[in-house]
Amino acid sequence: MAYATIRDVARLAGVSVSTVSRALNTKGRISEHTKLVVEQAMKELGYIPDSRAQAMRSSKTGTVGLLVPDIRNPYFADLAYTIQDALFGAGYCTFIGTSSENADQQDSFIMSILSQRIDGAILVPQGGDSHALRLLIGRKLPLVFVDRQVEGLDTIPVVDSDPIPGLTEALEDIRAHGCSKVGYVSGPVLESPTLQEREYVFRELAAMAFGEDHVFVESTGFDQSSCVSVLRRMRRAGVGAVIFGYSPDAVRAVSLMHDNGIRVGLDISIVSFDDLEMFRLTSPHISVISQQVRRIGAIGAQTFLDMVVGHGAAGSHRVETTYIPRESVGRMR
Amino acid sequence: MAYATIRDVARLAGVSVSTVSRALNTKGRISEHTKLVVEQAMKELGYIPDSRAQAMRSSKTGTVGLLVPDIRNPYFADLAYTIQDALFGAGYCTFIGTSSENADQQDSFIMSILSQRIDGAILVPQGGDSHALRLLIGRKLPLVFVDRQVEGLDTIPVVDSDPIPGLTEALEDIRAHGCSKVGYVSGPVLESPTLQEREYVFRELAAMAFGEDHVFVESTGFDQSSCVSVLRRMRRAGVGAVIFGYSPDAVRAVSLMHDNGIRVGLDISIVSFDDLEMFRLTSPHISVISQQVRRIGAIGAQTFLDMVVGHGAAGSHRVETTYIPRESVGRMR
DNA sequence: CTGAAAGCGCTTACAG
DNA sequence: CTGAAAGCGCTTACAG
Repeated sequence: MAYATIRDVARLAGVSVSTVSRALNTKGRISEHTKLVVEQAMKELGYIPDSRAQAMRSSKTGTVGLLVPDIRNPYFADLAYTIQDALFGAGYCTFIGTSSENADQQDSFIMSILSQRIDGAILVPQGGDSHALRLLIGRKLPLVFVDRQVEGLDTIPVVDSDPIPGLTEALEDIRAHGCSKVGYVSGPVLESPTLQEREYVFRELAAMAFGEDHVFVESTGFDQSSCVSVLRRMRRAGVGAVIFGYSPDAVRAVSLMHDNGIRVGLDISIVSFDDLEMFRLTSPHISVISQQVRRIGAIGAQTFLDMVVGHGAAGSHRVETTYIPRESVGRMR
Repeated sequence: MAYATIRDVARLAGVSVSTVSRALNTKGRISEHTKLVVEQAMKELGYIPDSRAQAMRSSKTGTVGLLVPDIRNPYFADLAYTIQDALFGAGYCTFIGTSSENADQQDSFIMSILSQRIDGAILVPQGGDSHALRLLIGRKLPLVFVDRQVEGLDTIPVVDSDPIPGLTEALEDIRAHGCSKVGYVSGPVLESPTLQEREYVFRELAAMAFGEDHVFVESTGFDQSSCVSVLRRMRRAGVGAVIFGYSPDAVRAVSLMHDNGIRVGLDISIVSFDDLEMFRLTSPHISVISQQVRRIGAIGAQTFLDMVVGHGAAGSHRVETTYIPRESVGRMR
């Protein structure tokens, strides 16, 4: 079944194509009466304007691309939802894509939205610089990085979180519970400058509070199995509390500890980044360093909208992390 | 910065526009040499074909719309991921949209993809019949419903799960643990025929196994607060085990029980639909009725692809639910 | 207030 | 193997 075209509408309404177009866009002079006639004809034909044709002429597509690494990660799901919602409110249609923590798939998404001639993009960038990224930037479209930044691409505004406040408070809480050695599991740092920064900040802060010899850091990569051995090693070294920089690691660790009879909050204290719902389901509930993902999303969307109006000028923004103490940080036996 | 057009490429390569087009699509006769020359010109200009223009001429957009109620629900996140992945493998670009469990927003998404002239859609439909849905169906595009169906729209293939096997096994497990009265919390049934069916099947099965007088059913809607009072009432009635038809309810309930000192698996047994990661994080772990969401997603995508080739002909498919027993079902004190 | 014409960036027969 | 021309469905000046 073929779509009705503007021509069909014009014919049925007994007017010219231009008149139909004017009725469609309620702009230009048009009489009330003809407008009504045209709208009637549209209804009768079930006319749906071809937005591709519209966009091609008017060079405004009303769509923006949004890329997240993995929609199954609740943090990114929340982020995507918030952004889509905010942009929808501003009249934009958001296309969500997934990079699977993979630079190639990111690039393929970028090429796809570029060839779609979208009005702009919001990205959680993957890894470092890339060809497609350069192309996107060269386009000078409104572009915002969220959650992560890319080294060397300093002209793009980035909205992310400042790890210092949350980490500071978490370390204080741990210390207040009588713990003298603290560990940090940093996740796949190679993929993400954000994770690198967190680790760096942790090292600085923890060394100041606990002394360099009492600070242990390990990264896990994407390998599930390594998690157990890392924790085992830390406990053997006398570490009483572990902070997870990457929440999927914490999820895995909590599950493993349960299965291995290690009691959270009693045998070891746990803090994780990201205020995920599931951390309120465990017993004990897990203390978290919240990135305030809703705020990041809202500010990210707003920054994007500012760029649309301001033609490119917009600044970066850091949202403070906050610490939410719960029972997973306890006094060791 | 304006995009380079096919004209620009033709000029630089010293050939005609048609020749560039042929090089682009590697179809029609074209000499190796000129093809190389053209490709060189494309590279030099950073040419990215306008897929809107391409689609308008060739009436194949290579994109499909995917609508889920709420991407923050891990079940739908998983579903969306699986589908997007499968379609990507088949050369399709998937646009994910969110209906927020809201028929209006669903309709607005449908209108948007329709005006985008996408090749087809996969929907987790919202509520009942609607104008936009009719329009979409009238288009005779490949269309698949996933997870839910719409009453009266029986021509559309639907891929969902069969609640019987999982519920049967769950009830057996509960019975084997010496429980004599069983409850069911059915979630926002009004929004979803799937939830209605689950409730219905539960009633039948439970009445057979426990006797009609020992079966208690309540629905919660989207209201958080009602959850507590529902559980309280059921416990007072002597209910030893509760099955949740809608996993977000179970998540809330587990969290509330924890806060109110009700011990899962000891004071009350719990089973929830959907094999979510978080149900393996709680202690005790929650027994679940899995819908095998990955399979649903894979089959949904495959059904869609079949429709693309077969021009409309494709059947519905039910995936069996399976029961995964864990410690949340225990012997009551 | 309304219509005829040009053109957005492509693809597709049709000639050559 | 290659090019000139028509046309996909719209919008936008330009006349009237």
